[in-house]
Amino acid sequence: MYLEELNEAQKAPVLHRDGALMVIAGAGSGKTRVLTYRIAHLMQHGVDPFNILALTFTNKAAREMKKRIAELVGGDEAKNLWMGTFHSIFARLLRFDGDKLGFPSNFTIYDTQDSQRLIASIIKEMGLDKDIYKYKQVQQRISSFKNSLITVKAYFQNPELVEADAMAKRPRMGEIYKNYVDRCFKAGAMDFDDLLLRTNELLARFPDVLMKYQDRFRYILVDEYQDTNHSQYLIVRALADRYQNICVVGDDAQSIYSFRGANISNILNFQRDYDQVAVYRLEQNYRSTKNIVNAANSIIANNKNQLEKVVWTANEEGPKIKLHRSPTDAEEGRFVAGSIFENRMQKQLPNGHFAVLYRTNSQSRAIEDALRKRDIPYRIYGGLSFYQRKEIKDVLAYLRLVINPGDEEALKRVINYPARGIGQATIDKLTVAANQSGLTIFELMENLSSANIGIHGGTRRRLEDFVAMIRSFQILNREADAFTLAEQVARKSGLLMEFKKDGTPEGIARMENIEELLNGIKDFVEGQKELADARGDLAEFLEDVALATDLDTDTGDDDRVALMTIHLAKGLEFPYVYIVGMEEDLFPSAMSMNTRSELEEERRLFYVALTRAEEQAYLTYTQNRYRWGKLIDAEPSRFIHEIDERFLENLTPEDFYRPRNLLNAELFGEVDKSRLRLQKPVKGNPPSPNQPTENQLRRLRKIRPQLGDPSSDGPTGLPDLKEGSLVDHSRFGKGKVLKIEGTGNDLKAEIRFERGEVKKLLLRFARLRILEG
DNA sequence: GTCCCTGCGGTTTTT
DNA sequence: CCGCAGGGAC
Repeated sequence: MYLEELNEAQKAPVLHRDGALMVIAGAGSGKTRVLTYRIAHLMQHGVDPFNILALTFTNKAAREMKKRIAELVGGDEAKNLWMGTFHSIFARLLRFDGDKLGFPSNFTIYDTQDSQRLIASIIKEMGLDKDIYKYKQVQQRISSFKNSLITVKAYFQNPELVEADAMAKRPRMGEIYKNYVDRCFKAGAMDFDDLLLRTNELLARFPDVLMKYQDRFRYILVDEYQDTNHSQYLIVRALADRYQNICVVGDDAQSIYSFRGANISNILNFQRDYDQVAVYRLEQNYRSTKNIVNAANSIIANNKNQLEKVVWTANEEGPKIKLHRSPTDAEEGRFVAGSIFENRMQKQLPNGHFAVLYRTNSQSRAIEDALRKRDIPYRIYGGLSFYQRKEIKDVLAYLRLVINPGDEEALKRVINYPARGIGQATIDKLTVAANQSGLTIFELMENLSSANIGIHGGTRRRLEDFVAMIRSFQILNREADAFTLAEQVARKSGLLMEFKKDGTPEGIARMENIEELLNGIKDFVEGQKELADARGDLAEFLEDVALATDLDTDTGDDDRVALMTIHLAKGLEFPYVYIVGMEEDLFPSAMSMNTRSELEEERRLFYVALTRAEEQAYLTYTQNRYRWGKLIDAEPSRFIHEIDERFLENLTPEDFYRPRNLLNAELFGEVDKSRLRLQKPVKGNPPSPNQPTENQLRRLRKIRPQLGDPSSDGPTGLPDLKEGSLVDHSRFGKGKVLKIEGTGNDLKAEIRFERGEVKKLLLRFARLRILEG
């Protein structure tokens, strides 16, 4: 019986059947277990899975929970559960009922970049000063409006908001907002925030729709409730209003998403929102050692604003948290890599037991370099994910256009890429005409002869060709599966050719990425055949992609060290955790030290980071760090001092003197000299005309990495390679030279890289470093 | 219309 | 340090 796998505290919320309940779950206290068992329990006691809605924070969490439930109650039953992220569940709902709001069922989901490009375009069209109306800031502001459910109408009715923008010298913010919303609507597109905002609108305006979903979702469960924003909060309230069978699980100490509108008061006020709320506390931590749990408690005690709870553990004491200081970030990377290497050897652990966590994505570089040098396999999560790469977004834009030709951002992205003679002037003409006529750009292009907007001759023909190409894809989409279509798109659009013809390793890499995407689509198509509720078409693939996170694509079948931001690590656990960059201005971030609440959120973030560790946590910081290509001084983070010393062990002896300034650091060999040569000239001392500017130098280095690089070999500018040499390539890693051929600029090397692939590289382009030979 | 150069901004975190 | 938008030259 599965109830036996729960402790008393966990059992209570699982057995509590109807009504509102809140579970305050400390880190590592088994809240996922409570959620899954509660759902399983409901199903075993007669609740139809069709009537259960479970909202999770990531798709991965949903998938894993579903799998676990399937093991408990059987796969056929579990299949009918509504389980997923807010965004994916309500996107699905809007595909059904969004037509009532005037959206097509095949609406596009704009990602942040699409939104920003559209806003930039609107600002330009309105003739506004782009230095005052910065498109990113405007986008963020609009996003925060939407998260607070402030519609365009509500904005204009709120004198405070209008006033605030006028004061900030941006009196036309409201107009931009309105234009943005109109343009999205016309394009049949919703941004991330719309998926929630429009759901609210739908439920508010159409009582019959609300009733339908209230009746369907009789039992609602929300994970990570502390990270819901106002918009999400209202959806949950509306849906739960009828049956009030709502269970929220969360931990106020782990609220780390206020920057995207998460409102910690949602969980703090839950008891006021529903009648007779039962509150359960899970305080026993099963994940971490005493040292880690106690250290984490000593940190979070510095926060004033929190729900009362005491996290404790019966686990063993464990080793102390180790603290290490390095002269520079490169050195920090070396320490982490070396430490992982040693721990792995001594204790015979797999790579997957280690994680390196950082505050900002940019910190991954130094860690990566060090791990690569030690031959430690790793995987980076987040950052520039696969689906955000330019070439991938290009292919996807064509596919989006096939599904929804109104998708303006997709159209603008690819109408002249690869170049086909359609320039900015033409696109501007089309945009203006589209704004005036109420037609989409694509519709206009379909009727160019009657449109009379001053596009003639060759340009008109090229536009017509483009329309014809998209149409041919649409026809293909009706007959063939998503993979066949995508393959045709990659070929016939000329994208594959575009990358093939440049022949540089970068171009080759892009081609390979497109191939990888095609493989992904193939997998998707195959996989769809097994799933009951799947539509299995291209539109669904695009939706998955739009809402996928990097974490979701992790198959977890290869054994690698995990590198990710702390935000991304929430909900995960690892035996060994390295928290790097424990420095003032970095963690806590310089942007978050203005108010107490911001600082408290940083502190919660640190709490999250530390509580990911099961057995051993390391904290590292540096004395100097490269930021924007410049070496800057760093101070240890205040958070280090907030940990009770009893739980800390300093690995950097006090008398272990390391020079703080650059000159000494250089003497000690801590600094990569090639970086020094490219230091930006001091202000007021511009480079003389004969000297290349830094920018020019950079470009030269791109083509000929040897230039200005003291480690390069000889005046020929080409590395002195022999057959059998061991080399390190910036992208492909280590490899062995099999063959050298050609002369001069055509000098090529055939290299077998570690991963087994053999590549022929033009030495003129290849960024190679000779390791041996 | 295309190509190439320059200057600027970004590094807080994400669906 | 990097990528990208915008401007100037052809």
